[in-house]
Amino acid sequence: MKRLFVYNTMTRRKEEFKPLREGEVRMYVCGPTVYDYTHLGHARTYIAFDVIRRYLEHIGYTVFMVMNFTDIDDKIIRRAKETGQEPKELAEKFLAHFLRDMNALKVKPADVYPRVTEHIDEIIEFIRRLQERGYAYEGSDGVYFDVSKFMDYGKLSGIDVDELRKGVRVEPGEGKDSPEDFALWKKAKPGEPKWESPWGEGRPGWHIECSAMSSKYLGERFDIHGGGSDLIFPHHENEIAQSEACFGHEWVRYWLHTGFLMVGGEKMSKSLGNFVTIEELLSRYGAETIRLFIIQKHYRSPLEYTEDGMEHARNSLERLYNTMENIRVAMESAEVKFRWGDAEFEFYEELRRAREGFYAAMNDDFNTAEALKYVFLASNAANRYLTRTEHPGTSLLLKAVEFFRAVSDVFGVMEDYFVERSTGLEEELINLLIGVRNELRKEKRYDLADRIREELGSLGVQLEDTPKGTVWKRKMKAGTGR
RNA sequence: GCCGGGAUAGCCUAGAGGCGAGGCGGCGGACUGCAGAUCCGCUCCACCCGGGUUCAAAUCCCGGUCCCGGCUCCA
Repeated sequence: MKRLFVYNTMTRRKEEFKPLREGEVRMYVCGPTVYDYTHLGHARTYIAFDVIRRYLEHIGYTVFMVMNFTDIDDKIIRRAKETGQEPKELAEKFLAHFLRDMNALKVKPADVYPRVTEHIDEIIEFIRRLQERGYAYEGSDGVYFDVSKFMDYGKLSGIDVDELRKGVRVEPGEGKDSPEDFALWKKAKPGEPKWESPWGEGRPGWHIECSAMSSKYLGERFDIHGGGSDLIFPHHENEIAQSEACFGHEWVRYWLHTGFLMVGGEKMSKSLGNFVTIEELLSRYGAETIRLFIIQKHYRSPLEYTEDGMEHARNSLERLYNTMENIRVAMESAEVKFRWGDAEFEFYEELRRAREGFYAAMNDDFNTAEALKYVFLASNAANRYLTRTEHPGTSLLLKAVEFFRAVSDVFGVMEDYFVERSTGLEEELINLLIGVRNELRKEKRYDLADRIREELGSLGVQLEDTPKGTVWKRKMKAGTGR
C-alpha cells in the first residue's frame, strides 16, 4: 500500500496518514442540525467525506464512521415555534429528509447516526466529569466551560482569546463569567423542551454532544474528525477544549475540513437563503452528475455552483458512460491475444499510467480533481484502442473495466453501469427489433426504421449503426442524467 | 483590526522550478441513408501585475492589485 497523505487543519500541513489502530479508521463527521431542507452545500461536505471514506475502504481499511444529528437546539425550537410544530416533530421530519437525500446521492450511510436527544445521559455524564476536573461552572442560566482553564484553546482555529475579546462582540450571556466561555448545559425557559439534570431541567449546549457521543462510539481518541470549514470555530475548537480537558490527552489525530459551496460569490447557506435543495437538484440532474460536479474540485477549495457547471458535469459523466458502453459492445468481438501489436502495447501502458496516476492523486490528500484526469485519460485510451483494433484483447478490456470499477467504487459514479443487470429477455427483444429495423433499412423504409430507433431511444436504448452492424447501448436518460 | 484561501487558454478544474495538463464548449475532417458513438486535427507559445533568484519560474523570493472566506448560527 502506497503512503497516504492528508491535510490536517490542526497543523496546517499534509501529514502521512497512520491510523491509531492497524487496519481500522475511526472517523466522526459533524452532521446537520435538522431544522431545514438539505442543500447542495451540505451535500458537498457529505459527498466529500463519502469519497474519503470509500477510498479508505477501497485501499483496505475497515472504516467505522459516525455522524451525529443535532436534533434539539435554539434554531429547531425557534423554527418549530414559527411553524407551529413541536420541536421533535420538526427535527424528525428533516432528519428523515436528510437520510433520504443522502441515500439518493449514493452517500454510504454512517455506521451510527447518534442523536442528541437519545444521548442525554452520556452528555450529562460528560459535563459532570468536566465539572469534577474544574473546567465547568454553573451560572444562573446554565453550565459553562471555563475557557481560561484550558491552555490550548485556539490551537485549531488559530484564534487568540484576547483578540477574540477586543475584536468582535462575543455573546454576553447572563450567567457567564467570561464572554468566550460557552454553554455546556442550558437551563430551560418556560415552554422549551427539557430533560432532568443535576443542574435542573434544561438541554445540552451545542458543542458538548459531539464530545460525548464521539467518545461513546469511537473512544477517547480516534483518527479523523471532519466537517465543513465553518465549524472550525467555534464548534470544533470548543469540542477540543471539552474533550481534551476531560480526557487529559490528545483527542483527534487528523482534522479535515471541506471548503464552502459558493453561489454568485457568496457562501450557500440557509441564513442567506441562496440555497438549492437536494430534492430540487435531483429532479434536474442525476445523483452521479451531482457527485461528479463535486468531485471535479478538490474538497478543501471553495466550489462555485452554476448551472453551466452542472451541465458540464453531466456531459463529462455521459462521456464516461459512453466509454463503458463502447467497451461492453467491444467485448463481443474481443479475443485472447497470441500476439500483441503497437495498439496493445500502447493501451496497456496508458492503462498502467492511468491507474498509477489515479492512486497517486488520491493518496495526495484525496485529490479527486487530479485523479479524475486519469480516469479520462483511461477513457480516451480505451476508445482509441477500440478504434484501432478489429478484435481487441479480452484481457486488456477487462483491465480497463477493472480500473473503471475501482473508480466507481471510490467516486460513487458509474455505479449504475456496474449494478444494472439485464434480464436476458430485454436483450432478446431489443435484438429482435434491431433485426426488423435492419430489414426495413435494406428496403430503404427509413421512416419506420427511424421510428424504431427513436422510440427505443426514448426508452433509454440507443441504436448505433456501425460498419460491424447495429449495436445498442444504454444511455443516460434525458434531463435527469444519472 | 486579526487569521486563512485564491487569481491558469472561450468556460470549469489540476499541477507547483525543466518532462505533450484534464474536462466542457466551438470549428474542421474520417465514419454514416440520416443520426449517434468514437477517432484525428484545429481552438496559434494558458498561468493577475511589477521586480528579483536561476542555465531554466505558472511554480521560489520581494512588492503590489483584485476576489473570497472565518473571527456570530452555519456543512
